[in-house]
Parts: sequence; structure tokens; C-alpha cells
Amino acid sequence: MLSKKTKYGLKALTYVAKHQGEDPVQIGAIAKSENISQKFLESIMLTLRKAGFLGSRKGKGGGYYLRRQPEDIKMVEVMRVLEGPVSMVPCVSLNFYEKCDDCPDETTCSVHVLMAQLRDSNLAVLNKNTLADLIE
Amino acid sequence: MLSKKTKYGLKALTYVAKHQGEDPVQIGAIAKSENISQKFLESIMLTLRKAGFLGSRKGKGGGYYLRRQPEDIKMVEVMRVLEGPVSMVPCVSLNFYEKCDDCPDETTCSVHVLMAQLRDSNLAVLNKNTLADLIE
DNA sequence: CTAAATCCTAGTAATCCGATAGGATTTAAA
DNA sequence: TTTAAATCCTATCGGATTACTAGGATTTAG
Repeated sequence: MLSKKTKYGLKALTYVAKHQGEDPVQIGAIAKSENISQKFLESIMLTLRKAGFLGSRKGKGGGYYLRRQPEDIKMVEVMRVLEGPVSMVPCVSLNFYEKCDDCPDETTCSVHVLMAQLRDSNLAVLNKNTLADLIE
Repeated sequence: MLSKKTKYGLKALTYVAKHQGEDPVQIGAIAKSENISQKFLESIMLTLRKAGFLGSRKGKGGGYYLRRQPEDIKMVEVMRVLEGPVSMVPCVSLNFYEKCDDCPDETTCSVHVLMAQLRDSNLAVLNKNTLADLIE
């Protein structure tokens, strides 16, 4: 399952991207438009800012804006920040590799091969899509 | 993340498939060989039997056996039984469709399109692979 | 100075996951 | 006919995670 956090984060990024060039957008406006709990969204925006996707201005008239062009923000990056590793098991993860405790030998593990295929097919989709693709 | 239930279930199916033609295999043997808690595995085997993948014989000398040929057991079926829907959001699910409560219009939802692509790429992999592919 | 906005930490209710408990039932074989 | 070995079944439970809330600290335009 996709977490609400990721879902809301993607919607928020889309919203901000659609208002590129204008004044920064406020959390309140996004929350209202996308039916998201404002407080929850606050913490998500913070995550996206710390990851470098968004910039912010504090105080009156402040808000969030994109720090990179939508075409340059790959979905694989966003998903890794919000949802975590692309792989369903750590033993096939490229960025978060970890050995399975119950598996004596990865090379003969039947699950391993299937999960590697799923990882690759997901990576293909997430590498191809950028924030620009979500806006349309 | 792949649940332990699914991981163990896949390993157990593989184990049973490898012993096709012989006497039925016992939960205890699988649990020992694959480092799985026997009691937990019990409930998983029950699920796999009720789903029609496995048959069982009770009593002394009993155990589990495959009810279908490994080539005929698609991974997409097994995953649906053990892990649930292939889609990450119910609004793009083919078999478990559900409307999102926060989303007024699916056709304009930015997340929707991306999730549909992920679903399709995962379906391709899971339709192509069968239990026979896991045995090798 | 004040209102409006982000920033930050902590906490919390609800849900899910992995595992366990404790038998009931069935069957082969001694 | 008894016994041991196996599946069947339901209930429960601790821990982790998730989705969300509380409450203020900080910053800034006007």
C-alpha cells in the first residue's frame, strides 16, 4: 500500500509545481484544495524541503516553492524520500542493501529473483516519470 | 515492504514444488529448512491450501502437496492471496477497486496515472513468472 | 506591534504484523 | 485399540508502524 504520507506529498508537489512562477503557496491552501489534514501536511512539507525539492519563506506572505524544475525531479527520488526503498526486500535493494536474516544463501533464494525483477520494473517506471509528467 | 507471510509462503511453495511426486511434506520439515517459525507457517499453509494451491493429508504420514503444476501457478495469483492487491492504491486496482475518499476526480489525479503505470509493470512481471520459475 | 506563516518536538489513538497458545481432529501404524 | 504424528482452527498478544494532533517557537511583512 502507498502510504498517505507519500500520496499527500505527491499531490502537494504537484500543486506547488502548478503554481510555479507565482508567489509561494501556503500549506493551508494546499491542505484545503487537496483535502489533507493541515498539521499532517506540515510535517510532509518539511520532509520535502529538507530533501531539497522545496524551498520555503517564513512569516507573513511566506510559503513553499519549487527549488528544481519539474522535469528534473524524478519520481524515483521522491518515492525514496517519502516511501522508502523501491525494493520490497532489503536483499535486492541497490541503495539500502541488507542481508536477510533467515536466508542462508541469496544466490539460491527463490524469492530473491522475483523481487529483483519487480524492483527493476518499478525502477524503470520511476526513472522515466518526473514531476512534470504528473502535472498534465 | 514484502510481508514475512508472503516471503515465507513463497519459500514454502517452492519447497513443496521441489518435492513433487514424493510423499507429502510436513510443516516441520519446511520450517526447519527455511528458518521459519512453525506455528506461523501453519497459518500460512492453511491459507495456501484454502486458496487451492496446496492439498493436505492429515494424520501420521500426512503433509502438504501441490494441487496444480508449478507452470500453472502464476505469481500474480499467489501474491494476491498472500500480499493482497497488486496496486498500491485501491483506485487503480483491477480486482479490488475502491474510490479514494480524499480524491474528488480520479481522471485528473496526478497520483493516479503514476500508480497505474506501476501496477501495469508489476502485473507484467507477476503474470510472466510462475512457481516453476522460482524452483530453478 | 501584530498577524500570518513556517519550524520543531513530542505524543497518541488506531491499526497491522509476526508470532504464540492451546487445544480439536484425523490418521497410520504398533 | 491405543498411541504418536500430523493438520486444523480460533483466539490472543506485544511491538512496530501509521496517520494524525498538540502546542508552542521562530520568523517576517506590513
